[in-house]
Amino acid sequence: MSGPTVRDVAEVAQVSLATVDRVLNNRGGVSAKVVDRVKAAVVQTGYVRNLAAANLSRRRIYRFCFVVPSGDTGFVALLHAALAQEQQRLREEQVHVQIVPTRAFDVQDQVAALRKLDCDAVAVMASEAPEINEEIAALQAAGVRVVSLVADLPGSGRDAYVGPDNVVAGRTAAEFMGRFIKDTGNVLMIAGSLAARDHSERLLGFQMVMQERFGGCTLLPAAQGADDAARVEQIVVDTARTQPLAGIYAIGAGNRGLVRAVGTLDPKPTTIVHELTQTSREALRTGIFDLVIDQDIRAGVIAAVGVMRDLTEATTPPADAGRIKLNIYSRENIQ
Amino acid sequence: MSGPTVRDVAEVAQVSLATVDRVLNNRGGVSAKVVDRVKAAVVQTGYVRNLAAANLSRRRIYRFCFVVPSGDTGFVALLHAALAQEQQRLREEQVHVQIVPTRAFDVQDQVAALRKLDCDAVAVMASEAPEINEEIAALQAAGVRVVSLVADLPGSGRDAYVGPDNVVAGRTAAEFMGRFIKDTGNVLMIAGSLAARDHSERLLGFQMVMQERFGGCTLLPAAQGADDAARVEQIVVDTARTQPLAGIYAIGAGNRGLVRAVGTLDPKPTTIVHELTQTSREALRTGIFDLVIDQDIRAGVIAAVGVMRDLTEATTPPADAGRIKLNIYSRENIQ
DNA sequence: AGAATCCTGATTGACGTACCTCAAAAACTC
DNA sequence: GAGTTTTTGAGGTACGTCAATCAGGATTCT
Repeated sequence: MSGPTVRDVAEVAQVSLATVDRVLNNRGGVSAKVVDRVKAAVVQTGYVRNLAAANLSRRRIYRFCFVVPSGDTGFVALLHAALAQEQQRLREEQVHVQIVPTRAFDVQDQVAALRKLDCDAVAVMASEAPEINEEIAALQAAGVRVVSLVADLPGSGRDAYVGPDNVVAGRTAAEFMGRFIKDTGNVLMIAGSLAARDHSERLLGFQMVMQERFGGCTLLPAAQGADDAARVEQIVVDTARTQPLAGIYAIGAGNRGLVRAVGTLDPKPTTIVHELTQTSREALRTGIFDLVIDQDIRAGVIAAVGVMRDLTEATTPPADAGRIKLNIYSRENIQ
Repeated sequence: MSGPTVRDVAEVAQVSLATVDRVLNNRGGVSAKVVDRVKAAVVQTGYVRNLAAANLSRRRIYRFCFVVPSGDTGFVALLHAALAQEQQRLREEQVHVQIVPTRAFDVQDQVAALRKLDCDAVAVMASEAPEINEEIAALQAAGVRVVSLVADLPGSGRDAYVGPDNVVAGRTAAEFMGRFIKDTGNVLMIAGSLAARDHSERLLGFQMVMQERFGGCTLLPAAQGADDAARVEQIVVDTARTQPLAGIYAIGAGNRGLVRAVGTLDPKPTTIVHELTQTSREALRTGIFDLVIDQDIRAGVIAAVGVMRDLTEATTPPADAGRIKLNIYSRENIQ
């Protein structure tokens, strides 16, 4: 009725159940000859592991931490929501997720958070700073696997990065910006902080494509809005006073301020932002924003957990496991 | 560890395991009072049956069929590939997937395929036809749950639809078409067959938005290319001979022909197509296509299996379970 | 030769649910 | 109150895998 089991494999391979188990879960301690015989028997019988039974039986509990900036609006709020939601589901797969909120841009706070951890692996979303890199190295030395989330920390020697390709994100923004504004006019770029790797990479990608393919536009010097709505609003208002704006590319958070500022401008500049939040969704609908480039947070969390599990099991995760897709939203396909 | 078990329910309800079992699987022979107490305990403890363990115990194997058009290029080829790949993985979860290829546009062949089925649930990708609707009704009468895939069959009374919102797909295409061509010029729309629900819905959505918001464009009468490269090529060449083309919206398959035809036109019309295949990916890269609206096939297959499982278990699947996201690809974010 | 190491077999107890039996208790009937 | 029926309890086995232990045999080293 149901397919072949380990018993069938054992019988065909002429070995005991214990040996089949050792081979299947490569626990070692089996001679090469017998390993081959068992593997041949697996092929011959067409055995496939029964995942339900495996999970039922497995009693290993994974302890993972997510160290991410706190915040009750925008992207980080969605991230916390997604984490809380997955937490539920993951319980049933023996994965215990602890969420450690930190203060954004506060390196000392983030270092302190990392130091207190007690878990098998950790996913970190943080800006680049030598202190953080050191702390990550210390964690790894203590046997904790480290994954950078959303923003990469290439200098830290983290085991993996889970998030979108932010250079591609910036390039994509430029592609649509150039087409929408017909390759002419001033374009304002507003990042949160250039110390945040995701922001600097997006900026890089955006500038590359604008220069390569949309030479008719003028790129204004990149502004830094600290992911703060008031600051972002001020930047837009101040810039628009001195020169007409054809386009605005908002690389980080603070979109509420952007909505306020853009709403007052006439003609309205083409506005492209990141992350589909309540604010940006609404602004898309009303026509204040023209495009939103989003990363699927839920997919990111799930991917991060998967990669962390692979890393703690010492099985190398598939090469593209950490790559999160970019979703492009216009007013017609908001979900 | 993981959630509450039947044991917890029994304890809270002050009854034995056997009684909880009788209530949960309504085997009868339990007084109304006790039934209520057990049900209350289920709610109170938040008990959810562990499907894996249940299936393990009852040795249940799901048998699902996918009835989809055959084809060795384009979307259907990717669909078959995705199915074959998932087949492997699903075996581990005791889900046996059988793939039944049919001849596209051949209603009799599709009816014959449906009639031969022996399984718990079936996912069908087909055009609208009364014969097919009848066959689906017959399947349902025989206890087989039916899901429409990619293209809906609303007249058939299918249990669920799994696929993108194709009206939204068309609307999104129009949004970008209107912006890219600066709201002026002739736009050619090429469907495969208007009997295919996905095509007619996309066309509808596209026309709606073009008329509402991009009145400067002229929509040429919709052509039907039968998803055939040669036919599509011919349509484009013929149309372009008599009038200049600002944009082309290809709703169905046959993109190889589109590439050939568009490549010869000068100025090149803005071209928006569906489904990220080898052909469209390459055309995006070389600049022949400007935008590809894609549905994630893998996600679709996974969603279909999930919905089919829910249906066979007689648990209503979540409302949005069958909705597949649309992905928008430009030359900068092809993956 | 004896000791240490390595390989393998045999066995056992979870995991959460389904399904079955047997008997005791409780609720009815007349 | 004796007999009948209905309801409930207690207990077991099975599903397929994981994980662990213990013991015996083979191999290698000294």
